[in-house]
Amino acid sequence: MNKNFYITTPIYYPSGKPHMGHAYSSIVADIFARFKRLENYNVLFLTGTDEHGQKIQKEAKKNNKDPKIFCDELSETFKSLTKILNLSNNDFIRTTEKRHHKSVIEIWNRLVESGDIYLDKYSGWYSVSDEAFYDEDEIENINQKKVSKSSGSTVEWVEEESYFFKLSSWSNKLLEFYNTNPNFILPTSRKNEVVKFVEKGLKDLSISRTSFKWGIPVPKNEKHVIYVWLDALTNYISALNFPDIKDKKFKDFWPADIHIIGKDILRFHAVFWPAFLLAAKLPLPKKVFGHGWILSDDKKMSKSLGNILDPIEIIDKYGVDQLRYYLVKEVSLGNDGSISMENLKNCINNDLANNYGNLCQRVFSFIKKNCDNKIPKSSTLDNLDKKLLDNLRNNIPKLINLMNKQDLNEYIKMVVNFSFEANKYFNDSEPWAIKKKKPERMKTILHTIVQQIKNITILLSPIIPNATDKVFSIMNLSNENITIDKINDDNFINYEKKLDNLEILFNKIENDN
RNA sequence: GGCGAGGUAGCUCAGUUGGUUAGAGCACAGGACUCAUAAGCCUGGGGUCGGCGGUUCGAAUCCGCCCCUCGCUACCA
Repeated sequence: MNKNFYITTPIYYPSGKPHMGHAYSSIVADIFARFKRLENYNVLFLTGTDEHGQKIQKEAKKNNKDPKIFCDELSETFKSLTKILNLSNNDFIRTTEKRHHKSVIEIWNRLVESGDIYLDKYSGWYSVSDEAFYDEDEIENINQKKVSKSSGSTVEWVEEESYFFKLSSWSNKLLEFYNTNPNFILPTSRKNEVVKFVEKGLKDLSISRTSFKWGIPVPKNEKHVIYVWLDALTNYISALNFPDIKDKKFKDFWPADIHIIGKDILRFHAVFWPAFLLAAKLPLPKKVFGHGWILSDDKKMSKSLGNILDPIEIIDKYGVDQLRYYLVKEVSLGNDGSISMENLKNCINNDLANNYGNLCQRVFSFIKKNCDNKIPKSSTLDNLDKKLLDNLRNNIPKLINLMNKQDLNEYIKMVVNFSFEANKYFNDSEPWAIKKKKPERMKTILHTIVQQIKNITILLSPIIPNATDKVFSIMNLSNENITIDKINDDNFINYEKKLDNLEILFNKIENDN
């Protein structure tokens, strides 16, 4: 059985500062990556930045900087985001790196060789101010001038020499692939959109530009640079040392198990990318998951609405686990989801502080006061105890399955429910009432609840790694050894050493801000 | 316009092939307890399941029409 797992985020275009959408893609991917590690997989988790293009070139010029140096700075802010979000990525790729350059050139050459690239003219109505091309039906005549219907800016007819990729010839192959790989595009609703789009027939794709220089030059025709998608998407194999397909990395990790992306770039990943790969005679990734957008109070975040929620500000104020947990608990993966400070506060207080955090607190402090601060070992579990533990253990296959089909919300729901159950168990068992009369029973209860805390903590570790690391460390467990298997292992607990100092895991958010 | 998804408690949503008094979390109200971050536990109120009509012994669930919301409809990423 193949125990390698390759997961990616999009590479981010660093023309602006990181926003909630970047954070969300990255957090989701990180959770799946961490869960796969719990399952003992050898995981490669890649993220990075997409640094070429006209926008960057212009910005660099405006700032009077060499584009590469300019990109070094921009990329750094995204690299620092991986730390801020506590991502477990093992690589960070930049499209301005040599390894990527090599890889893109090889892809280009392969497409030339297969006859999928030809030179022609790209023409259309172009608006300089919008930096966009418009279709005939998107423009209108006003005062004998052609203007864009949407922006009102004037457009002019431009023709530019460009290389094209014969995307049109791959429609059937793509449809066949979608058909034989029904889980390639998820969620299914998005798959239907893509299939309908491809069924309408595909146009060839312009894959080079002569209007700017900041990019990878086309081999043997350096007037052109290779344009965005062919450049950007290739990052996923550049990081595996493509074109060296005999390299261990490439052999171990290609095809990718899953590309996590936002719905706005689904087409590029579900249509262009597989077409490029088919033409280049490379295997296609196994899955592309297009998640929804994060809305703020039901609206798209925008400067003019003044409703931007900045991930870094939220993390500074409330903490990274808090943001991670909230995003994946409240937003249904695959659908757009609305977030608000009010809900964030409720979510942190209820689930993290009162439920899981306080569960750890009440149990560990009870042990400190009544058991010389050592976790009691007991083998005389009664039915109530076994029921608590078994309910979680029996659900492990289901939980694994949920994660493997990216049903993150259902997974969290189940895990939180275990935490509810554990609180109820502790309440109902009332160890404080029997500590004098039945000390053995009290020990059994504590033994049981600590097992359960350990198990819940393992399951939560992909989502809130900072907090769960603290819990493991209070229990004198090294978080490097944590795997799903340990859920079934009572002896994984350290019964000898005294519990380390416990601290509040999640502070409650007060109303007054 | 075309194709697609959806309208279920104040909010976010679950509701399997139609079957008894429609569920969960949050929010709200009351109760007993005290190990704990005034946390946890128990109980409760609240819904004409978008509207109208039909099929059926029986429909949130199937069919028809209507109203509303949202997504996709290619080269900024």
